[in-house]
Amino acid sequence: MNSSKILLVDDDEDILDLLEYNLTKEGYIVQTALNGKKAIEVANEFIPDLIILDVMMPEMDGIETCGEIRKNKQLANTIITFLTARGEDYSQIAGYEAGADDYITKPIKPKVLFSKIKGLLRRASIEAELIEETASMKIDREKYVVIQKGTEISLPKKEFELLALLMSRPNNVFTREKIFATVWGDDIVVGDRTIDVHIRKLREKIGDDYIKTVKGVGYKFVEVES
Amino acid sequence: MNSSKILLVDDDEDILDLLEYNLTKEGYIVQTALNGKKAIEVANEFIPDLIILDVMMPEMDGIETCGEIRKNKQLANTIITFLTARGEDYSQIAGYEAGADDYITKPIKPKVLFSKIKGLLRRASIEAELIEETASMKIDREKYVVIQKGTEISLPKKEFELLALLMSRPNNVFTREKIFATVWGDDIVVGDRTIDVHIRKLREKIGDDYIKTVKGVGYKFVEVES
DNA sequence: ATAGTGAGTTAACATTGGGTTAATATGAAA
DNA sequence: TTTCATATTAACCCAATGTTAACTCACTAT
Repeated sequence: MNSSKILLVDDDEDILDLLEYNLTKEGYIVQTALNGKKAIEVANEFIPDLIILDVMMPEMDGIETCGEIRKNKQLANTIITFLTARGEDYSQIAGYEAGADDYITKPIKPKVLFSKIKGLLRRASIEAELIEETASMKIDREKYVVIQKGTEISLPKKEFELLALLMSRPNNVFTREKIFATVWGDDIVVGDRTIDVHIRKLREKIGDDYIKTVKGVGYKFVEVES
Repeated sequence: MNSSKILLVDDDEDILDLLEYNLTKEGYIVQTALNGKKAIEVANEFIPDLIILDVMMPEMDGIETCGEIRKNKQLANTIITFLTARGEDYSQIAGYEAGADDYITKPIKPKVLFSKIKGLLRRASIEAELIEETASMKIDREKYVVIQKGTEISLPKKEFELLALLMSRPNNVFTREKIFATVWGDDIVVGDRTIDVHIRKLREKIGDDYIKTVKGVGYKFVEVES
């Protein structure tokens, strides 16, 4: 049952129809939007797994739309790919910056598109895999301890969850918002410094080098070699 | 060698392929089935240690299939876990009733799946022979006493069961929910402090050091050395 | 029956340490 | 420099847990 949800965004209705028809036939749940504004609305409601976004659109272009979409936390795991005319290579750079995962060049060859979509969706589900073990550190949920180079370190709940989150994707930066959302929960509100203090305590216990601050963005876990 | 046998059942061939590939790579012996009927046939022949069963399938759904499978005595020790789309929470209840041991939500995160599988299989083999003895403590179900460094300590039922549970997996944290569920039973409801009081009495009798509290999480049994 | 006994539970209050905040320092970027 | 984000420290708060004693209930001995 591969009922992944796909949102198509393009100002050319013919292309929308063509793609919608073919993708629906393939078993996907498809919604469409004719412009960036509409796309954002639909995306927030539909929560698609994949968004195919034309770069060249009047009013709000794909890049900008992409940026807007990325602001919605619910869409954090959504894959965004750009549709771009062959040759417009600049879009790659700008697109990746805006948070795109891939791009597809026009003219569209359905076969290529389908395999690309399939690949993207699969990769997404694999990439979502949680890592709870790196070379020198391992988290053990059953025992509720962290094992660092053989020695067990027991951590209080929040510190434990925080470390687990950061470790889940080494080298990935987690924004403060993301951290709050997963460790504390979307609803409850705590001061801004709270997170720093927990980072502090963690660093105290596991060593400063493991958690790196990315100013203005967030924190990341890095494997320290030695 | 962890050559446990796993049967995968899902009507989506892509998922089957993905999982089969990965699980085989992990060293498991894998068989697959595309529908419930086929699953039952294969299960009776293959006698897997673990069956992963999609809830949503045409014709015979996962719940029904599970029920059928449970009828085969040879498969009494087989663990069955359901695959369910996130949000279909009802499946938990219905699933457990049908004899499922666990459930996994889609989208599937391979790492999570693997650790879950590992955990389930290990637990299954552990549960077959529960640890009821550590270096300095041994529980004797016949006499209903605990022998601590040679001296017998007799405990009332609840305290005994509580200690037995904690000892069954030294260093493992047991949540209050888990403790209630196994020592008291899922249905009956008792106040929150009850458990503390029993812990207290236990500590009084066997010494404070054996039971450690992990605030916000639960309790664990630790072997004290000296 | 009556009283005694002990397990299990609850109620009331005490304590603790995890979590938070406030206040201040530091340091990087503009 | 000035500014803004993060670091650091210590003090504070409170929910989770600890503790004690009383209460209920089943069972037993008198």
